[in-house]
Amino acid sequence: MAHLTDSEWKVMDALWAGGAQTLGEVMERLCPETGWSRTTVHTYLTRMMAKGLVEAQGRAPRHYRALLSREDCVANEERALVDRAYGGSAGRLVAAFVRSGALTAQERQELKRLLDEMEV
Amino acid sequence: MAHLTDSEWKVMDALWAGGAQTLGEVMERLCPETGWSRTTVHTYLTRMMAKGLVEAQGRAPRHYRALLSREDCVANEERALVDRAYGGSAGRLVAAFVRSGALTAQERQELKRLLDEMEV
DNA sequence: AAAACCATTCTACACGTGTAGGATGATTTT
DNA sequence: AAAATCATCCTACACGTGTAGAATGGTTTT
Repeated sequence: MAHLTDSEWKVMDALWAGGAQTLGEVMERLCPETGWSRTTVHTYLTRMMAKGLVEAQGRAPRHYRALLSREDCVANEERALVDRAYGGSAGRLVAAFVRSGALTAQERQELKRLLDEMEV
Repeated sequence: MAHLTDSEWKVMDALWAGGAQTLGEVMERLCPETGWSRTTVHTYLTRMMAKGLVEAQGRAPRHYRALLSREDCVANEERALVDRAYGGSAGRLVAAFVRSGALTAQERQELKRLLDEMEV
């Protein structure tokens, strides 16, 4: 699976947030944030259909929906990052994050608890 | 800072691996893996100079070097991922990785130890 | 059914990226 | 210094992406 562009993420986010939707509904979610014109949104949807990211159903006002789950797309990005930056080791990525101080004390507490649970 | 493309990552990796290098040296690191022609590598270096990613020093056979550290580039990707997928919370990303089972039991052990040390 | 509105299609254009050939300039080797 | 080699520059082209106008087709409302 190839990377999504920033714009494609925005479109997918709108689709994930609302399930199968018409163009107008997608626009309601998307355009306040992006300011894109109707045709721009439509162009993205069309191109993303050609890539197998999106599908349209029905005839008249078609309903567009995402063909990939958010989880899959996120996992894909994660894999790319882990491969690129941590030689494929998720453990190293996690350790780097924790060491970097990006977690609050509370998050570290919760993480410890989570790890304790998992030892069972 | 904008995202690096896959190709740009490969070039940067070669530069990070060898410090300031001539085109030939960059090619030695890069081309066995990529199969790129000399001009292709040169084009990347030139375009990356225009973007402020790379700098060339000296006159005759110039020496190219990365202007961004690997750490900065990795941090940039990490931030993008955390923002996109975890609402900006690194804690959530880490928790998701741990829960997903992407870490070995040993890595989880080490992580716990790391967290213990950090509580001090 | 006319008007108004929404959706879809077609077309377009500038800029970025992947990829490299040919020409020319610099350096090293014989 | 000629030859061989390496480096740099210029040019090129196809495809992707960001962005959207104009035209046309469908649906709803009056």
